[in-house]
Amino acid sequence: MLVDLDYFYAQIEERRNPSIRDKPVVVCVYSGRTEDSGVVSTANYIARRYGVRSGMPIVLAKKRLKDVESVFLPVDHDYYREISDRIMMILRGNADSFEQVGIDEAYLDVSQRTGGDFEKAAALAQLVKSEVRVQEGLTCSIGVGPNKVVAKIAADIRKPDGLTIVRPEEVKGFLSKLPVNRLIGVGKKTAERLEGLGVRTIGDLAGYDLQRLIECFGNSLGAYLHNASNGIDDEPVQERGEAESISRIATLKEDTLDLGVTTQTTDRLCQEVHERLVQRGLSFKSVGIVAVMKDLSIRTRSKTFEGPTDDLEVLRGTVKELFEKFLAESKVEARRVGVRISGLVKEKEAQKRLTRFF
DNA sequence: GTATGCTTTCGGC
DNA sequence: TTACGGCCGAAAGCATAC
Repeated sequence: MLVDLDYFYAQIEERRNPSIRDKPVVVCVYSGRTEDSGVVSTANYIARRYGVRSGMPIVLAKKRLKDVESVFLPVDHDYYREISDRIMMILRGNADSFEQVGIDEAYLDVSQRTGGDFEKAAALAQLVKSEVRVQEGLTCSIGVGPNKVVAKIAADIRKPDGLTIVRPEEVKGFLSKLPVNRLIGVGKKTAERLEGLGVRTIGDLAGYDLQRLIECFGNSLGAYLHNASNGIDDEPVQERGEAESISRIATLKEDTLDLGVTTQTTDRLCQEVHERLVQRGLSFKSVGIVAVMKDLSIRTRSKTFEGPTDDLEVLRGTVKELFEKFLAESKVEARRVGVRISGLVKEKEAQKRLTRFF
């Protein structure tokens, strides 16, 4: 089953201050550039009725809500993380195996403890919803199905506070009428390309020739589209380890092509990334930079070392070098700049021995 | 031909 | 009319090694 916590950030804010429950609540990421620059992270369902959506500029959300008393709040990520961690413990306790996806979603494999009986699984889903509601005062929506793809789509059918069960014999009928964009991995771009092939629903996709799909979308996505649309998915529910990369990005006060200006910001970002690296006792092998340009296009550059290091000055220096090269050849100004490290390894001791040797 | 590793882009939340 | 975050993993595309 897939458990999805409803409009998570905004619901937490409603719980923290119940007096806002009957108003539109919009949780925002303020970029700090101007008073209201930034985007909507999550909105409650009242705000959604006015057309407010995740990823929408805050200014636009305010426009949609100009005639109604509403509440705009900044994200409080550490607080949401605490609550998420507690809820994930509850969920984990109800699963044979468990896989958290993001801060507000998790897959629970319950086939062992239910013996594959969907009636038992439905009862377990009700129990999970009630535990989350009683212990944390929050609602969630759950989808139950024979695999992850079906469970995920099922969870989206009825929300908030929904529960949708799709038994194996119901899968085909359940999927066939839904639009292709309900499948994970099918965003705007893939949906448009499919539309061009005359494929609008998952049923259309299920009946489409596999070889043609592979020609159009490559081996991986082609095979996935074919299998998923037919309700076939063997992906195991698997515990996810720690993140494989650490990154920070920030919006500049003004768009620029000046290395001195970007370095002021990236030096700080390097320090924060490095702090998280040290906390986890790791070293990194690759350094990447990302720039979001004035026109919102995204550019990245990266460099990989021969061996791992945990040196902040190496990180700062590499980031500066990468930006120096990048900015020199760039025509548009940068709006946001970021730093990412990857190739993370637990190799502090081995590395120290090596550097001493040379 | 196949495996592996690196750089960049895409897209989910 | 425009407006615009901050993460993360997956995979495409390419080069090189075997």
